Amino acid sequence: MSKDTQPVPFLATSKNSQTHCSTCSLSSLCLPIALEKADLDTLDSMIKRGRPIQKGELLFKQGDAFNAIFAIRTGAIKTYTVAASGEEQITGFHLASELVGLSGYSQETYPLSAKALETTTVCELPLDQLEAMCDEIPGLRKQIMRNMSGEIRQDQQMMLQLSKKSADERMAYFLLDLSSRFERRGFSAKAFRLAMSRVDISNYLGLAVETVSRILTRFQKQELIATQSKEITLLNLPELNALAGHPDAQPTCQQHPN
Amino acid sequence: MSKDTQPVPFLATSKNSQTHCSTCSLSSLCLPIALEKADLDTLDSMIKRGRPIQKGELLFKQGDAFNAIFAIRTGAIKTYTVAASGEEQITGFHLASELVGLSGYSQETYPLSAKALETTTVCELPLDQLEAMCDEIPGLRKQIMRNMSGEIRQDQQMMLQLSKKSADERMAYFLLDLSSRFERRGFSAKAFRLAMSRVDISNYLGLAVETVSRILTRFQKQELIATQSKEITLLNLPELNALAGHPDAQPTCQQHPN
DNA sequence: CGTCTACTTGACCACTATCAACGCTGGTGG
DNA sequence: CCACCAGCGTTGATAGTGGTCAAGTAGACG
Repeated sequence: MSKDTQPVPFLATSKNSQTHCSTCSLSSLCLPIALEKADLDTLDSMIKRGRPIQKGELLFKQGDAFNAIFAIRTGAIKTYTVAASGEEQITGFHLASELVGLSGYSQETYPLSAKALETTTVCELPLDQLEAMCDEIPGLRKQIMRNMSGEIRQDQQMMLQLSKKSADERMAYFLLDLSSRFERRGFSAKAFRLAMSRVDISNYLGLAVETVSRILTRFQKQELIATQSKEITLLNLPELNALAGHPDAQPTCQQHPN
Repeated sequence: MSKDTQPVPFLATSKNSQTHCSTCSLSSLCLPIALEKADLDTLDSMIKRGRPIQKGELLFKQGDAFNAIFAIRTGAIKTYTVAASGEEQITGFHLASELVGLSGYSQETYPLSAKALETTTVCELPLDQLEAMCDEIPGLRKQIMRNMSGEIRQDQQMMLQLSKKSADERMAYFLLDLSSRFERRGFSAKAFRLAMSRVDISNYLGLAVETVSRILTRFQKQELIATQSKEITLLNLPELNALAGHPDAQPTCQQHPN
């Protein structure tokens, strides 16, 4: 309780010189539109950059008044819905440069909660100011709509995964999805750290924790991956792609020759 | 083949006097915003109302150039994505007054296909004109964004269903979802016709056809529903709600007393 | 050093997919 | 008029994937 209210140093903002959109290395990812310098400054002035959010803290809660969307600067966020029965369903993991909260647009309140998986810094875009700005910058609203429809596409991809794929396929898909997202941000596609717990992964993929654990160990035995707690290395991308059902990536033989 | 190209009478448009937004009984559902009479006329003039789409015909196909969104006037549509592996996943069933094609916004092409489940009439909203009109009518774009974010919410609900619920629960959820949507349109919430086949239902719910069939017959034995091929009647809404995980609707005892 | 949580591993079994056969219905052609 | 067929739906038998339960291990932290 008290640790929520204790003052927190502006860690990221002080260490990080990217406190302006114009200098932010993520700007090409978060809202990749060609903005005039003046527009960029307007956008910039509107953004609230609060203190970092600690692991486990909520960015917003299902039912909260919808009054801002967020762009993640550093860290990672999970979003999840809570059913009437109390079950939680993680609907997505969000990495740096991604927008969170767009689904709030349909109503006055957020239809899901967002929780930090690790210490996270965000750019808060207050809704009223964003609205006003959208009226001035023609491309901006369209860009936001693109983001929304991109999220629809992604969710529908996930529906396919959940309803048609085996546990192995889902796992491979999950790892490769993360991989490509890290790569897009300039990180290694083959080695990264899982910000989320096994429980989170299992929840997201619609599996039991035990199943996730078993699959990861089996993948290791098959030399598809290597893990050391949360650090993960993808050793055999073609095979993983084949598992995930990507026929374009040439699957090597089931038994790779030595 | 040839039946696709043969001339089709303008069935619905000729029989149906609602050829204008201002007289359309669905207008309050499809884009429920307060529009000036003049704006309504502008919107109206932009809409292309083509010939009815026959059962099995495509409204648009995954990969087609994204150049319009559609509002369903009469009939029903299923939308589905095709994975690289060829598997199809039905992502939604769309009834009269609902918008289809919004997920195209994120790119130049539709990320899914839309097929008529029965003879269907639609209002086509060409994208370029819609865009132009959005710049003039402030509320319109917001309304479309609401629709999009509503679809996100819906898809995320579906993710929860697919990953956390048993076959019975999914079935109950599906029936109740349809029920409430019919009710919203002024039809009976208790008796309606399933426009989709059992195969479609099973695909949508991530189940085998046999499972769907078995559950429906069991629901009948339990006197939860009555079916006659595609006609369906919900006999015990409280119990169905309980099954679907709606704790608010009082579940009667598991065995209802005689 | 003890406690807590996260993760792993094993044994068992339930849910639901799969395979197979059959019934029903509507359309087609003899 | 009836035989035939195709598509859709139902029902039964069987088996497999992945969930559940239970116990144990490993890290993190006070």
